[in-house]
Amino acid sequence: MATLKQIQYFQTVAETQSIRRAADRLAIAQPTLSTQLAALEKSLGITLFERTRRLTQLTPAGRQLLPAVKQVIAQWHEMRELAHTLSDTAASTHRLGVPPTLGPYLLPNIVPSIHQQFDRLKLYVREEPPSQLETGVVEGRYDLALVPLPLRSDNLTVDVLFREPLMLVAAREANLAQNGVLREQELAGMSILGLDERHQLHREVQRICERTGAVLNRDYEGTSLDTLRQMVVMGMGVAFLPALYIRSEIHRPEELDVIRIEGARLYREHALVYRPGSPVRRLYQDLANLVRERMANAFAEVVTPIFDRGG
Amino acid sequence: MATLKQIQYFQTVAETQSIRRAADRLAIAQPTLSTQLAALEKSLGITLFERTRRLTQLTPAGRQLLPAVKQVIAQWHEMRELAHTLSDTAASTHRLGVPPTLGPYLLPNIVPSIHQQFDRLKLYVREEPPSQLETGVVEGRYDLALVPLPLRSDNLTVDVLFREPLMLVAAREANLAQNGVLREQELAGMSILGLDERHQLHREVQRICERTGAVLNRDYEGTSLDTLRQMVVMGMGVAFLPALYIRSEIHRPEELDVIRIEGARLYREHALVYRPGSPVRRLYQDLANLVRERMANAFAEVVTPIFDRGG
DNA sequence: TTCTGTTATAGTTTTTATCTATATAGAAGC
DNA sequence: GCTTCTATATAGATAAAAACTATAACAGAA
Repeated sequence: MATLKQIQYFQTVAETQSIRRAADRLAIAQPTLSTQLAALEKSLGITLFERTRRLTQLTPAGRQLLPAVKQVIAQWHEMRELAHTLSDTAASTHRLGVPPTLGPYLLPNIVPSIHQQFDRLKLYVREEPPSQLETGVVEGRYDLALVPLPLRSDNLTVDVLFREPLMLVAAREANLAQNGVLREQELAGMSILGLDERHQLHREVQRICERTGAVLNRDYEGTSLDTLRQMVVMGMGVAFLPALYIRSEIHRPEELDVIRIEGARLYREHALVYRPGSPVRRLYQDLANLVRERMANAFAEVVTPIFDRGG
Repeated sequence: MATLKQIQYFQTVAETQSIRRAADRLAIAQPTLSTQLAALEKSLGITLFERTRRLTQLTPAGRQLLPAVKQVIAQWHEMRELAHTLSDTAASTHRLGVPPTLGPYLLPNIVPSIHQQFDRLKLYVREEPPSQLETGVVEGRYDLALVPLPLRSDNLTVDVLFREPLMLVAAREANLAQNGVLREQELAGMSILGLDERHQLHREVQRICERTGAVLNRDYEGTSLDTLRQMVVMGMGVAFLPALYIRSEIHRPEELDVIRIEGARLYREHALVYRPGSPVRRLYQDLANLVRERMANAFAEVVTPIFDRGG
């Protein structure tokens, strides 16, 4: 079938102009080389060499085939070199899925740390709703994903990363809380703005409302955290916004009050998920730890890293 | 060592996303494929696939290696295609050496016929003095050559092609011969212009002079047939020129007389030579026959093809 | 649980690549 | 003209590896 070995033999004989010397250079016996050359010639249907006593040189056809043979060998070497580079598992490009309500506000803070620790690792990042991220990982469209808990599927490895508080945000003029704190009971009856129902955050806020007696206003729903913030600024109501979003995007405190709700378990939890069978799960565990540490070091007052519950 | 087979297996598994289906498509047993994949992964130092019960899909590293693997296979197919084309021996480029006193005047007449009969054969033509052509063929710089007889080396196959008369050429004013014919005896004492001694024709003319009593003028020697002709036109003397040159280059009969010498064996013989071990010697014999036939058909009045004495 | 489908492992057979020894045949030297 | 040297080819044996069959292991679905 014309093997790689055979065409390497071909090249060496062409270079040395001698089966004897080529066999020496290849560290094989001369009859082996003769046999393999004959086999190659037969499988290609070409006489490649003109064998004389003094030397063995290319026929016209062999001479013209040589460049193509060199190409094959060159490509093969290139492939092996690439394989060598990739043999460091952290040297590949991994497809990471992130939800739109987290990715833009988290990744800028952690990607530099990742590149610092894994300098040859590359991330291919895409945003999608969490439910699609989950199926995306299961089906192999992603290698790993950041998703909010709880998960729907149970066949993914889950590395819980951190807990992110949801803060109540109100227009400054509403003057809801003097010291930036409200008690849970004071939420009852309050009209809350939320995202549209395709976002996971919609359901999280819905649950909070049910528990606290607040009313989720479904007349106007935001399509992104930014529009939701604008709605609050314009005095259309109050809203729950994730702490990382607030830290990242709310720079003018004169516009908005950020209020902590006392006593209420108002937060969402994020995890890194991947297929349990992934051969590089160790790398993903390392990445999860890196994120937790980064959160502990630089965002302790914003989020709570969770080191205990590994998936 | 990572064989071609293995990387083909790799590609097929990547495409089918299943070892089972890939084995079917490759018409091999599934365990064979599993084993070969494992061997490839080991030799590359990479885990290429993530095996789950439902499917077998690429790891990030495997995904990035795939294009390089496809390149290798593509190059290999290209090589095999080229080999298939070249398996017709007449589809290669053959290096043909010709002497400067024959090539330019013979080749334009025969190359079209060659391409007509062997439509995929290509010739790479170079001009050199006959002695260098001979060693060039022996040493493999040429595949075949046109050379004048006799040969120096005795380890080449010689296909004699044709006999080419040498004609005496004189300025019209010299008025040497009324009817274009002279007898051999009339050459005695005549001063003959020749080429410089690096040309084979120099020695041929020298021998003729010795036999006929003519005198080879060594004060002025031409460096090519064209300069020799010019010297004759300018009245510097007479010269022997090959019949094919005359037919090809002498268009103005008012300038020069072309004179046949009666009774003298004034000719040179040309042969096609190649190494006896050449695997395509049959093709070269066919080429020799083609030249003889072409000479017989279209140049019978100029040269005499020689069919009998094959090398 | 049981069944089904997929991959991995074990053991065997077949194939093929390689080796050693020797034949063959030009080229060089006596 | 014979011998010697050197290069390649052939024969036969051995070792390596690629293939097969049978079966185990294991997850997901029924």
